[in-house]
Amino acid sequence: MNVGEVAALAGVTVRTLHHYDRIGLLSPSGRSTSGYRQYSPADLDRLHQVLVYRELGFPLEEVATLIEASDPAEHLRRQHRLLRDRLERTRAMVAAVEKEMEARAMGISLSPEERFEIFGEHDPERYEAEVEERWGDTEAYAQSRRRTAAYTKEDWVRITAEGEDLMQRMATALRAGVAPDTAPAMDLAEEHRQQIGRDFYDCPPELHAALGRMYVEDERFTATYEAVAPGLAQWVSTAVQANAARQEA
Amino acid sequence: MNVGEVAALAGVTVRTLHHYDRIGLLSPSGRSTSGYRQYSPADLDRLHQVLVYRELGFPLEEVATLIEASDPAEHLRRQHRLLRDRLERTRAMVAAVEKEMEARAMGISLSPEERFEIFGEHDPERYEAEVEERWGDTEAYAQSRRRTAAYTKEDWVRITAEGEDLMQRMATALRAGVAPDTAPAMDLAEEHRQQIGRDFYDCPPELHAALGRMYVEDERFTATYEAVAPGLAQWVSTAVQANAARQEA
DNA sequence: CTTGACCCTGACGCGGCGTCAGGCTGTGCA
DNA sequence: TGCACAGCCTGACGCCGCGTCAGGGTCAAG
Repeated sequence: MNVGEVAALAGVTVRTLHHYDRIGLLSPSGRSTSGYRQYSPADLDRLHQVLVYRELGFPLEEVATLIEASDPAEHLRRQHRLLRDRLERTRAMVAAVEKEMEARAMGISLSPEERFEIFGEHDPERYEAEVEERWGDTEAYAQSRRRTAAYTKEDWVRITAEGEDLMQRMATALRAGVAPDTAPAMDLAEEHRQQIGRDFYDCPPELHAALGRMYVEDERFTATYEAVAPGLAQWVSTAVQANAARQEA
Repeated sequence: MNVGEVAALAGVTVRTLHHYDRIGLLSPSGRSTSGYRQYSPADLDRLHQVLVYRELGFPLEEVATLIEASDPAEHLRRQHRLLRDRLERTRAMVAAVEKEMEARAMGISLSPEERFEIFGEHDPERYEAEVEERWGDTEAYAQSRRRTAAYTKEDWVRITAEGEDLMQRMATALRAGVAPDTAPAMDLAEEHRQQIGRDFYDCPPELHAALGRMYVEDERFTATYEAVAPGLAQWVSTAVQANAARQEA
């Protein structure tokens, strides 16, 4: 097939196909003697993948690695997951608009916080892409999404308060000179693990240890802990890993 | 509020707010003596509108005219409509992926046309914006709203009874093996078109054809028809489009 | 009075194409 | 057989919506 036909079929412009060729995202498998691009069925398959991932907000470069790195079944699973995430998010936005309509009908008006709730802390366009990269396929992630979807505002207040409280007690222990690989520190870590299990997802020691490592590797987490007390990220990380080792034994 | 606070609340970057100020999309209503941007609650309202329309794929320039040109109630209605369109589109994509999964599981593979169906002829990113342009403030929609607003309970009883009756006759035709692109089927379709014209809004063949397409694309409509008789949605859709072609000739 | 977080205004860059320009190719029909 | 006209090619420039420095003021806490 020639570019024009492919473009018409897929609902993109010729220029787009040129672009994908140029950047090596999708190069037609052949050329006619006169230099016309010739697309094979396999090329169409690939184009289809590209378009799905593109619509989901992935930058083209990343689309390339995604496509290169996994088999068809994996694509379908991933796309399914991402699409359902988007579905949920859109549902939430619809609900938000309906809530506001109702509020207006009753003459009350929502606070800015309530209105931005749906946007808060997410980059909406790149949202799916970023989450996907970090957490991908884990069951824990799916579970967390399922559970948190049902949480009310009060649930969130309670949960964040509990988290805050535990973090403060950890900071106190750190300042008191408690070593992170001793029993009291490990107890706090264990409490942390159980909190996660209650509020978000099943968190066996092994997973918890991985989380602990992340606390020092991912600067966003590091920043959160360091903001409470200097050295806390490292302290918590060590305590969590020590506790995981203890639990497994 | 200062930029940083607004940015954090709304989940955007400070740079974005600078940008919106520069292009006049959202200029803070005041400045401190030292030149700091000061955002008022009204500014937050506006920002919220901007973000919703942006997420729906409108270019910023158009967002400005949209916001300028309509009152809050209208925004809510429009956003609601656009979001539900997106919801449906996402549902369709989920369904498409599921269809492909099933096909794979059964060892068959879909044709390129089937796979691109969902993309066909739409620029996915700008989809909502496009729909809005096409259908959004159409006369048909406005007319329907005006007319139905005046209907009494008895009007509704009559109208739904008429609709029911026609649907049943269509189902009968379907079960009798009448092909949807033959004259009897087209006559029923034409009756349908005239019913719409009487009860809701002027419905020239072209618009009716678009409606027909929707009967198979929009699962809410599909479900309504399929509940009466399996295959009816597709049958009606085809009949309506065939009739439209006949009328135009 | 300093320090560190926060704010300002340029200015440049980038991703993902849209949109010419200038020229070759392929084909229906006169 | 020639030509008109659609379709393809390769540059090259432009635009939108910001991200990301750079260079420099501001404000609150200690």
